[in-house]
Amino acid sequence: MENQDIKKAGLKITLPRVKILTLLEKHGGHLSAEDVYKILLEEGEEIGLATVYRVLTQFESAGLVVRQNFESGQSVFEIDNGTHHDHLVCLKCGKVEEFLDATIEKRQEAIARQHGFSIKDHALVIYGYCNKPECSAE
Amino acid sequence: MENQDIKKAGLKITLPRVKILTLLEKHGGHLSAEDVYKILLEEGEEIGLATVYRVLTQFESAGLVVRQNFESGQSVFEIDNGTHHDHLVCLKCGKVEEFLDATIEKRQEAIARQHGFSIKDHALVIYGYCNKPECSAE
DNA sequence: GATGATAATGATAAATCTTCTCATTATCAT
DNA sequence: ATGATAATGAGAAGATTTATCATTATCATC
Ligand SMILES: [Zn+2]
Ligand SMILES: [Zn+2]
Ligand SMILES: [Zn+2]
Ligand SMILES: [Zn+2]
Repeated sequence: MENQDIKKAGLKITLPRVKILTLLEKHGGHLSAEDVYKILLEEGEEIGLATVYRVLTQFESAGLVVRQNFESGQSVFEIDNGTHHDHLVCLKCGKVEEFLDATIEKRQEAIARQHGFSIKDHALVIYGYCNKPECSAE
Repeated sequence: MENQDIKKAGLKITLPRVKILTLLEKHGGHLSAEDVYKILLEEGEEIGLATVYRVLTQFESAGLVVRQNFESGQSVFEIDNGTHHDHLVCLKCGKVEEFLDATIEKRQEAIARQHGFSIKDHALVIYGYCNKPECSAE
């Protein structure tokens, strides 16, 4: 029940917040603020773009969603299900796939240690062309 | 000699291009377009911000520089010396360190293959706090 | 259920980063 | 030196995101 998640985050349960969180949960994908705004408008919801940006940032701070900065220029958001993962992005169709590699995760810790960094976060994005016919032909 | 690099890229040798490439070479760091613009102005050069953006993009296409998209929001550029590397970024002071880990590079190839992606590029950025006293205290 | 303190919303303006436009200027092959 | 062509730079415009603020909604308390 997403309403409890919103309340736990110290935020009041409002229609925009419930709508945005529900959309992210049911969609499952990696959506930009503009995506969320447009989808909600298409579904007949009345919502302001500023609210979408504001709420997504609040959800990020509250740990409900994770922000990803792909090289597209705009941030995309996904539900934070607690398990970190990294991304593969198709440069042609924009498809996003997720992966988690224990070896890479471990090596990063070691590298940070070697450089005297206390690691806080990381972002690994592999760009390429997916195996769809219209994409694989480079 | 950077003039030859510019010529090889099919670009005319102009003052702005030489100034920008020289600056990136002597500075060595990871500079945003705005950084480059400000530094050149401080050095007394007459240059337009649009030119800096234009030239950096051309240099990127020509393989003279590499663009990095850290989560700061603005792209930063560095000379492409031919050897790929990834980055550690201090969230406090902005210090950037570079690393290259053969294990991670190899694993990425395998992951892309598993997912049917033909890998074109990747970006790995580790965010944390460096070991400077004013940064290490989280 | 009504009240009111407080927080949230949404329209709009503004900030930020980047690209586009176009008249002027510079480059370079001849 | 000349001229075709490319490059520059000032400013407008585009794209994404954040700030402002009057209006509205939430929710603890009555
Ligand atoms: Zn694809
Ligand atoms: Zn994801
Ligand atoms: Zn630091
Ligand atoms: Zn670097």
